Amino acid sequence: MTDDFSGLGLSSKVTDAVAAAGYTKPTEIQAQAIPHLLQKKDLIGIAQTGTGKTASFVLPMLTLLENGRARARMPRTLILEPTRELAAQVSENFEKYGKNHRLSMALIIGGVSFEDQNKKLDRGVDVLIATPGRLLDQIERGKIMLNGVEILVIDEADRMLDMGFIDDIEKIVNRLPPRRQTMLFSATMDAQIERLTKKFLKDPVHVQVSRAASTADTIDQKLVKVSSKPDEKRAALRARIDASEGLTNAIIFCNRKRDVATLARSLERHGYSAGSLHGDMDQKSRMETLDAFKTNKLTLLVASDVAARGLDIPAVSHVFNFDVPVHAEDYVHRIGRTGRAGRSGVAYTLVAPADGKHLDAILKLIQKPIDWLDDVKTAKPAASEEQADGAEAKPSRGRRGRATRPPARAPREQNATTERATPVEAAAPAERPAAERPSAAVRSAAAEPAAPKSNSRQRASRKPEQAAADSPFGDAGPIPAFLLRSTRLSQ
DNA sequence: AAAAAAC
Repeated sequence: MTDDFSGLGLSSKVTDAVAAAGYTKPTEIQAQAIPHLLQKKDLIGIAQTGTGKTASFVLPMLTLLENGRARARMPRTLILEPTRELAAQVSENFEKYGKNHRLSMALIIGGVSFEDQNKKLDRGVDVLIATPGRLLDQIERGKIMLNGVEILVIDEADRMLDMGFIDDIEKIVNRLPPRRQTMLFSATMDAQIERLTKKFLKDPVHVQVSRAASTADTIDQKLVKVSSKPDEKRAALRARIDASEGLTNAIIFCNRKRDVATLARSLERHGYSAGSLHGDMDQKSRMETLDAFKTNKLTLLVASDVAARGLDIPAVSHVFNFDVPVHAEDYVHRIGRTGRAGRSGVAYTLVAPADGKHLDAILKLIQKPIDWLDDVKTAKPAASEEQADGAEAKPSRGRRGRATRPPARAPREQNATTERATPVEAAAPAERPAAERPSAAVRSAAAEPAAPKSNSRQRASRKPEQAAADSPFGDAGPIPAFLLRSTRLSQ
């Protein structure tokens, strides 16, 4: 294995762009996969988010694409993604690492107008990144012919199967020439994926970098007992948020889309900086919310499982499962949004009495116990600096200038009582100060180091250093201003 | 028992 990019066989245009992006060392999957891919071998990559998976195919593709030219409506390469956000993310990678190339690219996803997509397709594209539905639509309209595709990437294959895309994928792949290079990536490997690879790949190289269904040791996982009553559950969540040390930003997962909207609104009413993300929202709002979250204009992202996998959101400090996921694998993917790239992260899961069965399935899957927060011995987040207990017992007031609500609870030990904390909202949740309070936020972060409370509304305190220090390259990278521009994708 | 993806 090489330990820098120069030994992998990538072209200088690519290695220059990689260097310009600030990366020097390939990740494990990159080091393993890239040499094979440059040899035009088929490849199965078993890797989870955060391993640099995306760059492991983008970089060699860029090198391979340097020979040849695109013809109208006949893309040279095709990348299939399960969600629109993932597709957009991959296109960002092509922009970043392809900046020394003159390659054209089109993003073919639903929810955006056909017009720009069509213009680009007519001119011919080297790289086509698509979600299955819109791609098939465009194929049927005669806008795309796939018989010139040299390279096919099926990304997040397990999720594609989960989402019932298998028929669509088959229809699409059947339109590709048999002589091509195919790569398939999946977080897990099971019989179904195996069957898929037999069907679509020829003599593939296997590359695996992390065990499936494992949870990173860098994630501090905790269970929190809660009532099943919605308002009490929401109060318990707020108490958890307030009690979380070092919370810079967090994703809060709900099982249902309508709960996403409800919870986000509730949090906002209580003065938190929260936005929502789920598949029923129009594409523009989805992209705007995601961008606001990535650029730290939004601290809390309430989301459905659309955000559970693959999404490139660097350095989420906390994940909250407002609901226990019904499918155990979703738990692994959700909490995998934190503790990435060797950093520490915290994942809280709120567990109502009826959730026992699903919880058992999760414990069985991840093969290790998760502590309950009640347990005094383990209740303190291990990920943050061990403070003396005295510091922790400090009252939480004063963390912001003009508080919109009273302290969440009495200044006693913060375990056991919190999840039962009945709503304390003091009847004035609606008085939202019009403007933000960045100064207060900064103050709370900088001048009150002893206060255990993190400020959920803080925004200004973190930024460049996070973006840079994160991401060993690959799935996590500097922030894209790009998602807002849904149409202008080729360079 | 949920979400995602085409118009």
